[in-house]
Amino acid sequence: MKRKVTLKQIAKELDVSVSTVSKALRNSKEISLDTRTKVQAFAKLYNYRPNNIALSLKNKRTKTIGVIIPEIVHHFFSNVISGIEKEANNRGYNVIIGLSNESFDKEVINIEMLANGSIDGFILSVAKETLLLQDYHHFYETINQGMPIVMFDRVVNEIACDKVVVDDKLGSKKAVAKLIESGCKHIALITTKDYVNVGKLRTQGYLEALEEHKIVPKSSLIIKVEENKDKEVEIEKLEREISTLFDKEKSIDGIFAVNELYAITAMKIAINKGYKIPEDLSIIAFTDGVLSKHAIPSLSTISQHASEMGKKAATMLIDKLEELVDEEKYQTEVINTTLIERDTTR
Amino acid sequence: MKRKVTLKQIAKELDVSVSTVSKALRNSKEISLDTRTKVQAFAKLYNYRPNNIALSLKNKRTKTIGVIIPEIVHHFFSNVISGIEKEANNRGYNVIIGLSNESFDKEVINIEMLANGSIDGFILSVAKETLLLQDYHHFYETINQGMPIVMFDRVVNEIACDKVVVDDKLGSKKAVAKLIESGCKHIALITTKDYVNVGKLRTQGYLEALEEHKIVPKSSLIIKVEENKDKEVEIEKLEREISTLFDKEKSIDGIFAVNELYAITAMKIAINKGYKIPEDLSIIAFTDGVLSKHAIPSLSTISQHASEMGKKAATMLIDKLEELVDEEKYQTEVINTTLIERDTTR
DNA sequence: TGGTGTCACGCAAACGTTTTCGTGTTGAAA
DNA sequence: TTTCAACACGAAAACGTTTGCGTGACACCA
Repeated sequence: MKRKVTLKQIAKELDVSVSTVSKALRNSKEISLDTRTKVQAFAKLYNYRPNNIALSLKNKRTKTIGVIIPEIVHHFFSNVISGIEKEANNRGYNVIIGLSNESFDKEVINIEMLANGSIDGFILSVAKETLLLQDYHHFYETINQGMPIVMFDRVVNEIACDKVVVDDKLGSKKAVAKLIESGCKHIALITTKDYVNVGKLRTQGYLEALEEHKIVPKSSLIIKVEENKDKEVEIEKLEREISTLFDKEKSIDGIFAVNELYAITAMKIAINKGYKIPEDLSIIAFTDGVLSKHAIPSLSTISQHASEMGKKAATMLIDKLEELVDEEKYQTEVINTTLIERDTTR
Repeated sequence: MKRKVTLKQIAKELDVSVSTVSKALRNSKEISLDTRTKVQAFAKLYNYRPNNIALSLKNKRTKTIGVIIPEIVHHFFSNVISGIEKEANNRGYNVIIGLSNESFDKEVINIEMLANGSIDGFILSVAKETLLLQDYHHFYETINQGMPIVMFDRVVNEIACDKVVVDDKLGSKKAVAKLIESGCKHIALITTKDYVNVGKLRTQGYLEALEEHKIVPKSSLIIKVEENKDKEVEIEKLEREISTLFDKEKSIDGIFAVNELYAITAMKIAINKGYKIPEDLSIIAFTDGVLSKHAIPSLSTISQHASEMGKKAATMLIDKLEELVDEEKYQTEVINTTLIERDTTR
């Protein structure tokens, strides 16, 4: 098995110096045309490729960006990655992935592993546990060491770095407004506890939409789900809550859920209870994914344009890395949302 | 903004040599306890971390594995990644991702980008276009350069490397047998054209199961879907085909589809046409994902244990990298499948 | 012949490590 | 006083590149 061929080997074989080979390959006119063609032919024959690691060491840049996300088995995040990857590859960068699994420790470990020279900058979405703990030392450290960070979706406002976020409040408002305008009077909200930032913002959007349409919110129409590591038990608990909600509040004619899964869960129960959708009950979910698209009936959603978010984040990071943009100036890009009307709305 | 601190800087600051610092940090007893503690304290204070790139160059290994998959916005692949990542991280490896988007060219480019020193080995699933073109030079080249490859799911048999595959035929057989045993007599198959290897194998499983139960296959019950870059048009076309299938073949009482999406599509049409599921019609899909789990009714599936596949692939690769296993010996690991019975089967 | 230029190439440093092999300074034994 | 070991440290090479600079050879001109 032949190993990778290096400049040194070519040099030895052709009885010239390493520098000559290097220059010849880069077509420097310092080297005679003769030697150049000879070296190039040899290099081609042996399929020479410069060693990236050596280049990285020399250039002090790896042309690699690190992405840390809470989970990858998730339509939103994998779409973001897809967007990042596309933009990065176009601009000659690689993407290296770390998963935090929503754990603070894993987030720290991942960042430390990558920050030591493996990558040029980070794109990340903060783990829930980190948000809960509010311990951001690892972010500060990396930034202090001169490594740029772009946060997306789940960001920490107090940290000075570029950010790409969704306008959660406005998106929710759009959804609820749509429900109201299509005739819903009693709209339930299925959201998360307030410490999850996006949950909070989406709840606000819901409330504002009601207010603007002069509808008085009723707390009995709001379910705040306690998140659980084990999705199964989380959903089971939610099912019970929704079921009792339907039983108690007969007048419900609209549901806005902060994610697909909650919406699908609600829909399943509603169908079981004999609701006709969308005639008796309209449903809209935040976050557009496969689930919504292929549900029966297919679910109307607020799309967050995940891939676009990824692309934007990559653009911002690479612009900063290539100094196309002021190093000290941080931007927050807001990606707008779109209402996708499918079969659960009128 | 302070940059990363290096051995050289510490050495200068403490007025010792670089080698002393290096040894002190590794607690070599060649260095006096005095200097050791001094250096270590200083290093800690300045948060010294050895530069990975320099280490990689020196050690000729990056402790990074490259993963190339056709797409990431896909439950199966993201699950595999998740499995890979878990195992890799446990063993101190990073994971770097490349997406081929099913394109031969992108696959080649990605492999070339990563093969030049950035990673120690590959885990990959071959792009459809590559399988169609049957051009495998990039795989041969990387292997020739001494870089191990583990292929998973979509493998090329003729290439000598480790492989992790699903027993597609057996899995399908299980599914179809289940349908037959629960009383189905006229089972339709929705599969892909034969050049997609997994489609072919799953079709074989279907046929074998019928044969073993003395049922004569009818070609009119088989739909072979032509894949299309644009999933929308692929599915639309499929919908028409399924619709006419139902119209022509009134006796259908079971459906086996080679993936979730085909199954869901069929179910949607069946429900529209008034079939009761599972009473009138049972459905099983190959590939277990969110779609099946949360469909209404939830879909019975054959699970491929994607995460386990990823884990296994990572184990095999790292074992080879760390020479825990004979370099020249290639294995093919078969991950078995499980029938997950949900609400579309009796 | 001496001076000047150009050509074609090699040397060496640099990136940040680790590690082998010295080497100067002790202190003690002979 | 000599010899030797132990000790504590430094120099340098190596990993694979790129690049500024030095230099020998040759040609040309005066």
